[in-house]
Amino acid sequence: MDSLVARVGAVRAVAPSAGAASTVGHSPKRMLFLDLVLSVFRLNGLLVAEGDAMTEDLGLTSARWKVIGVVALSTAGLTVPGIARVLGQSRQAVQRITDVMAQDGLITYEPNPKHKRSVLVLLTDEGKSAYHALREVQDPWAIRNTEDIPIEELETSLRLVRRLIQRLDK
Amino acid sequence: MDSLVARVGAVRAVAPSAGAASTVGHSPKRMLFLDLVLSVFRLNGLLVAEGDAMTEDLGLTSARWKVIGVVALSTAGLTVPGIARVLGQSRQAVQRITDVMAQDGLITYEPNPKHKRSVLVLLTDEGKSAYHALREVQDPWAIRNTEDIPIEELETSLRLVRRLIQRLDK
DNA sequence: CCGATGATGACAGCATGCTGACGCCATCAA
DNA sequence: TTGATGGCGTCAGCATGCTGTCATCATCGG
Repeated sequence: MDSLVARVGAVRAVAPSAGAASTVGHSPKRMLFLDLVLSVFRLNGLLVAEGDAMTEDLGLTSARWKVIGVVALSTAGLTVPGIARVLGQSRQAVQRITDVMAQDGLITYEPNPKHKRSVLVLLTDEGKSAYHALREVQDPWAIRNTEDIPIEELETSLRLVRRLIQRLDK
Repeated sequence: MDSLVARVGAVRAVAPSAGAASTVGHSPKRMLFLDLVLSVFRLNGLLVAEGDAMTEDLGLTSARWKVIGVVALSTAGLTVPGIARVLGQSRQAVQRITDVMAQDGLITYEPNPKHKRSVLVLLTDEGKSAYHALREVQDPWAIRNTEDIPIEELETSLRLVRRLIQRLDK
């Protein structure tokens, strides 16, 4: 109903001309999977945009609340490469974000008793209140988007996504 | 087992110190949904990386095979903003990619009988062979990643993802 | 004790996405 | 016919991700 083929068709109705899509050679399962992959791309973009819009009043961005969320879940702080490992991003990308967030007073770098060079990232009071403000918009949003979705579907989808992650990550 | 909380815990085992994660106040459904969102972020990054690695021999990148895939599914070409609408991206971003792809000989711009200024994007012979080469690595990859997954799970997950897309897109 | 290995910080370069702004052109309604 | 509206190309600026490279520091095995 909203597959890639359907979307091309929909656009084609607006745009110049028409024609049959060549989907020959695709088994149903392959089409399902490829459609799921493209839908994940699409959903990812929409989620980032939604998250940015939802938190721009808080002075946050998608990259920032990802970091804040991870740091908030740890009680004793995480190293920058540690955050990167949790998020599955490069440590350089995280380092750049945290450097700016430290300048903005959302986080602080504290000495790491376990490692001389790699400091710990902790939330400042401002960072904690940002996290709480984040929760205050994020939780109702999560409720809004799941109230009409059976919990079984959420579990099935999450399990599938995790299985794919596990497979691709190694 | 691979939730955000679990990942933080796993890293914490390697990193400095430990502590209980504060997940108080989250209903199971909310946690499921937020975990799904974070997992989608993660999966998106892995899929892009996987796609890049899979197609780098073909001189493609994730941004390019997205465009090629969309154009290949249309028989009479699409306009640049049309491609952008299908992919859910800005027309400027697509324009930049197509300009380089045109320089590289993968696509051509053809006059659009329906619109004087907005030309049509078509695959060149080189672009078509790139698409076929793409299919030759993409199809086995899709099979590999779905052979042990029930088709019902794929359908359920795709339906959920599409529902979220539809909700966020309006 | 010392050298190999690995993790980290810092910097550079690059790819890709977004928004904003400007001007051109097509379309439609008054 | 004419003015408003909207789609489109184009340029600029910016945010965010990646990889590569080099020096530094921690850790571990010989």
